[in-house]
Amino acid sequence: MSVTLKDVAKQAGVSAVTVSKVVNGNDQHISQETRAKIQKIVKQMGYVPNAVAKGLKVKRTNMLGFLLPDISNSFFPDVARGIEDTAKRYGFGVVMCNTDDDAQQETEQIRFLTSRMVDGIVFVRALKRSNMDQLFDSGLPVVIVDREIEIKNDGVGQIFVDTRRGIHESTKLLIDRGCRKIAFISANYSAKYDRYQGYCSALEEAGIALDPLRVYQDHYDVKTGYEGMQVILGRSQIDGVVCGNDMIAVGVLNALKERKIEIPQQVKVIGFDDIYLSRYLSPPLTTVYQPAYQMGASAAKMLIDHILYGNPLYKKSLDFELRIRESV
Amino acid sequence: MSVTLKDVAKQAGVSAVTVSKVVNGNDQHISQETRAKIQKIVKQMGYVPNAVAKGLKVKRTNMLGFLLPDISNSFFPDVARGIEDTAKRYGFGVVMCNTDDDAQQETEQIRFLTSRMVDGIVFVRALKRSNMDQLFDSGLPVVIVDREIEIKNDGVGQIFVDTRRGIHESTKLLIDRGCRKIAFISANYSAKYDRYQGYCSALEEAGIALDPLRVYQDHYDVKTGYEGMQVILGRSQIDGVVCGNDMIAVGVLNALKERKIEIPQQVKVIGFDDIYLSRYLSPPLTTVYQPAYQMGASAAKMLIDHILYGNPLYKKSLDFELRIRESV
DNA sequence: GTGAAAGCGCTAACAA
DNA sequence: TTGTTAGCGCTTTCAC
Repeated sequence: MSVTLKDVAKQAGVSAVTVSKVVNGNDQHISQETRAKIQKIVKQMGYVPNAVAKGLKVKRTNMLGFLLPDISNSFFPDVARGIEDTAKRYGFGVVMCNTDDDAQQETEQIRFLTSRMVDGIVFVRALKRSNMDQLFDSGLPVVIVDREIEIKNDGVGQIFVDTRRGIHESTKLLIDRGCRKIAFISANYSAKYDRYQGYCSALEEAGIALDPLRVYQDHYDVKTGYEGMQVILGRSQIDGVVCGNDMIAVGVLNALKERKIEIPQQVKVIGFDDIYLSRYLSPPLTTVYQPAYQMGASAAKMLIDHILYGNPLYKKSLDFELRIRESV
Repeated sequence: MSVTLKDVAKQAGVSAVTVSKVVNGNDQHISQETRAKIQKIVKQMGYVPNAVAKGLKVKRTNMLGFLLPDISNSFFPDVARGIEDTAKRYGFGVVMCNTDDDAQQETEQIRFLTSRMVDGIVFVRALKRSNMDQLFDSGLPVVIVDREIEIKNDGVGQIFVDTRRGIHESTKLLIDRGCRKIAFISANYSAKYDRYQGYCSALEEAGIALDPLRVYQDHYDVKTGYEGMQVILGRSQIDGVVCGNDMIAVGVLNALKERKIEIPQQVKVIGFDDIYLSRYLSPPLTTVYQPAYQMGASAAKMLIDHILYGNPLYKKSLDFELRIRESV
């Protein structure tokens, strides 16, 4: 078994409390002599404080939960790094919980994290509406990332990108480049200010009529892009495609290439996220960058500032950025 | 504050011990009546056992550490999912720790995980040799994944793919397709049975002389592929490229396209890993599939079987698989 | 069948 | 400046 506070105390001929104080830097009232002796013995014995015991005692485990749909979706690993890097700077750890966009798994994972006494949760909600009030009302600090939600409970933080505006911009770019018959392929995720709204508003602004035959919504994956493109090409003419994320754009690119449709000459394509590989596709994908790492980092920072110093949680919008490459 | 065992006990008019027994299913000697009453109250009060307290008491936290270089590297998210899915099936959680291939961070993270009393660690070692004996000798169960290591300590499990043989096969494929001037681009990672060995042995087997001018080793990333290809093209003629992973292959593809070299007509390219996007590159990348998810799942399973039932740790090799697409 | 006692490793509050 | 007491929420042993 590993070395405990008591072991150190005994070895040093002092009480456990004194050792605790020294180890935690509440040194002010400890004699230089005692402190030095304890520090020496701590090092000698290789004492590492037991964070579990400490957590139980002080009711703070220095652990964050990261609740997300699926870490293998290319957007989230960067978010995860943002969270972990920030957390570790404050001595916090991160336990990762995938939900597969499933409400029930979400509930179970929340229960799991609660039983683990995590001090807060960074939360990317599942696509389908789930029972989040249970979480929000529990008093456990939560910061929502990425997928915007309207929340009554304002004891919940939020870090997001204005995707509606982002898609408005991406649609507008296609329009500016001469597209008039613009398709929209995205996930089927209904929120008030969703990507779809941005697409509509940009068309409207340009006086282009919305054609439902050019709209396809399913999931944020390659399959949706590929199949959506097939479907739309089968029933409508197009000269541009606005994609809800880059995975969808990959599917679109492939469907177009399969039909020998030239990009961007015949059809222009724009994605969303700017995942790492987007710049290496052919043609390199024009897209809207979302600061994934930064989102994770900001969320973790907000959460920890709240946990440690009681700073209030808040809502913050991060900037997106048009990344123009050769697909438009 | 949340509901505790005591609260339930008081409400039920029994002792905490009895509640504990019921909650944990050590029911055998509890009357049907008491059991039913307790179960009802548990539900009623929404009691969730405190896993931290339990962990401290029984010295098992039901937590695994996942120590890896960088979750944003496209190979690892799948491994992570494999670990998490398996872990959760056994009621275990996963705390993710990135090391950035840095020995010092590795050491710190191990310390962190130890202080958290994780029951075991799934470990992808840093590229540079680090001080792992500290970890292996600590008695904490460890299963190494992906990057093979020669270990004296045999209290350490290992799940790996025979990358040497994998690269031998991939090199051989190029040879079979008529390549004779084959470049090799990979990370600069020296282990006895490394990818480089596989490249050499395949050449040798075919009676092709090894030309150091066609070898470039740096990192497992796009940049290495891109720059490596430039360098090699600047000093040698080639008709094929064997890549250490798919990220490198992406860089290679781009460097070749930039020079208007046709793939696969003039130069054939083969990758390693089969990351999700490889099939969507142009041309779709031929590569060697590594069962990332399976590796994570097997590692977690081995670890948990060891923790829970004392099953010994072992070494296991998983099969790779040639995935032939259009880049050869 | 059930519960009392003890203690996991730690720290807050208070006492000396 | 240091130590004693008590207890975080739980389970193990053993007595009843």
